[in-house]
Amino acid sequence: MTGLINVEGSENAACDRSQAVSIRDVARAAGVSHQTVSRVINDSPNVSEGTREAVLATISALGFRPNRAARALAGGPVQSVTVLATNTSRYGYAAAIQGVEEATQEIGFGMGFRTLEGIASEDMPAAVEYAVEPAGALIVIAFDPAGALALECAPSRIPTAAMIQAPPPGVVPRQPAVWIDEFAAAKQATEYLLGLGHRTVHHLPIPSWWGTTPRLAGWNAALQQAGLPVPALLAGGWTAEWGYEAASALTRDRSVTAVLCGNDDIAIGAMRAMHEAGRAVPDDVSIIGFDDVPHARFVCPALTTVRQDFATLGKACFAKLLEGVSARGKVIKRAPPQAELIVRETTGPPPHQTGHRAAPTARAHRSEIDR
Amino acid sequence: MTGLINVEGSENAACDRSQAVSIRDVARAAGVSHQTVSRVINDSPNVSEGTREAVLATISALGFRPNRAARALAGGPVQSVTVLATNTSRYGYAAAIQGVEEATQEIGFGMGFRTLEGIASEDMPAAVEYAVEPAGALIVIAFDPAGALALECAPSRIPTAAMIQAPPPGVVPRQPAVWIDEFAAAKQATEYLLGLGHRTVHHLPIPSWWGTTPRLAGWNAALQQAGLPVPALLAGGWTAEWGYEAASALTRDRSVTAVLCGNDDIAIGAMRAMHEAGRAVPDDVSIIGFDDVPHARFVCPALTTVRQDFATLGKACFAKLLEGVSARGKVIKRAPPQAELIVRETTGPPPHQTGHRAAPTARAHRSEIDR
DNA sequence: AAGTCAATTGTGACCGGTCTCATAAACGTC
DNA sequence: GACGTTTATGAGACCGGTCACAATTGACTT
Repeated sequence: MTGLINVEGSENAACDRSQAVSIRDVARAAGVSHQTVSRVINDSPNVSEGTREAVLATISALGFRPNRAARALAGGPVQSVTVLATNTSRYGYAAAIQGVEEATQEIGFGMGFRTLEGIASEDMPAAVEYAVEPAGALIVIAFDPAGALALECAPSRIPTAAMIQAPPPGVVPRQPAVWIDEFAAAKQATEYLLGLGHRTVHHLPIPSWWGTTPRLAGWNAALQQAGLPVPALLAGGWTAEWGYEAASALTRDRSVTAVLCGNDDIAIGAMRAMHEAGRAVPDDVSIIGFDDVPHARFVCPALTTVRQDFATLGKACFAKLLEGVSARGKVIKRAPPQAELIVRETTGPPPHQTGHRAAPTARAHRSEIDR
Repeated sequence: MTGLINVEGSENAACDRSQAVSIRDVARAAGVSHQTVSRVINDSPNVSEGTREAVLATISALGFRPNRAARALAGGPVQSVTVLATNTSRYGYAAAIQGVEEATQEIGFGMGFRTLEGIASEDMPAAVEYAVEPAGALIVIAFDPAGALALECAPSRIPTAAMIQAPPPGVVPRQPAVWIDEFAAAKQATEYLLGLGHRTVHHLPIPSWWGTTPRLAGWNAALQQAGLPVPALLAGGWTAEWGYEAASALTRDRSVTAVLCGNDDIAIGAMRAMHEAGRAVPDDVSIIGFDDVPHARFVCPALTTVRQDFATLGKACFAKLLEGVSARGKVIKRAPPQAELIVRETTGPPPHQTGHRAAPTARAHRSEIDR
């Protein structure tokens, strides 16, 4: 089928790579020394008002832009961040990256990006080292084991901040880090299901490397607090495919009437598995996801889930990074966001139960009337 | 609720920013001149085998890593790419970014990233200029108007390549570019629906700025070839929300029995709209998406869609960029991927039609028996 | 044996910023 | 009015690579 060929694009133009205007050009035009120009662009206090204005005028007249490479080389202030993550296309990662990007853009930082996929543990230190620009800073998205390892490998030379899964109480991360406290939200989601009358709640976790995740811990806590036994767990995964397979194993067990999923992809896979097994959602089994991906409210039935604001988390992480760095200019502090239960259509009372129990105990959750 | 506070991370360590080993350190240790070391790391042909090996040995013994900033400053070969895109979290973009990243990693390029969101048209040239590192190259994801504008603004000084929507026949893009030829796939998808017996096929497009998109054109061509009138079009959107709203307008029209959507998010929104309007998919109306996002096969009913391999497209784009750049080392050529119809569960014959027409004419499509 | 040429290696300037330190001017203070 | 102190400015080295060019070496001509 020859309809599928691509015409070549035009050839690359000359790409003359001509020189932009430098600090010395500005100095000459303004009648000052190059050092004075340097002082102006770095907001050094010891420049007279008149000189500063003159230089600033010349800078904008000539369209001068400081050369980031030269600045890094000369030992100037940190001007760029490299983001390390295992994956670009998973929603939480992508949104977090975008948050960091927006934050860097606001204060004129450069942003680099590097993927962790396929790097052997023993190569990780070198890979991390090599990923970050000289005199640059580092942000690690450490939601998963590979990210956590990369974070471990970050040399103390490099200013580093990370987005992590919430550490167990008492554990203080070695690096500056931010996280969304999902424990309370996971607990709340579990209690919500229990409040609907479910005898127990199963969990399909995302992978963990501390033996637990806040989502898992919140679920666990709610169950224990209700005096219920904690169902066995699988190893954890990220994808809809994994969720599908994990849930398929659960479909045969009629005592499974409520499943809290580690993320929305897993939830969608689980819904599929239930559907194929002839178990209706939410009539036979309730499902709750995690993240609130943009399409969560459009799937049928619309997914009840725990909303997380990863973009804001990314911004908070960048702000945290800046705290430990001698960056020029003001640091915008930003608190990490909180997780929030959004009730939609995949949750309801368990089957074979005509006499309704009391209304759900959880109260803070948000019901979706919007749209 | 005080359960939701985040403990501060530990303070940033000293971050001594100590000096790594330089080219002159290596030279001294190996008993050669710094220039010879430079030749070795750049694979210059005029170095004797013995010297090269000695230097290489010293390099790995000392753990030397060339300083990217210094190299860029000194006018060395292009070593880094900046990717410009409107969005990180939309699937096609995220996957394309990941493809570029993997390709850059393979040959040791740095990769930067910049978002286009919220940049006014008049600021675009400056923003593009500022985004790319000095002596760096540029990749623009120009699937949408903002991206296309950014591509227009790329100065010819900067080596540039782009991922674009396929240009209309005869139009040759001004910059080196790659694209997935979706025309044939869109036409095939439309013909497939027609072959199932639908009287016409409606289309919910993604935004276009050339007045058309290949997806739209393929749909158009199939309709015209079948001698059918072409239904009116809406302006186009990207999100499930837009798809939901656009499709809601269609639900009242009983002649709408098949909808080709510009992407999977739109399709999911459209499915929701149909569901709420009481129109069953695929019994009352058939729906086809575009992209094959990872969860497409897990939604209920599983989405028939046109698969696109954006990661490979990203790699192809990087390869294309390298063609026009004096990069050291070999260029891995890579052909842009093709689009492919994946038939799942959202398509079927139109309602009120007992006597089946002949089997679908489209033959190349792939039916999903996998899993 | 002297001359030519290519292959290999070394020398020093340079990229565009920053740093350190020296100098000049303005400002009290006694 | 001489002196110390602060403030404003300039001169030059330097970061770690590259580039252009010169110098050395050895093989090959003639």
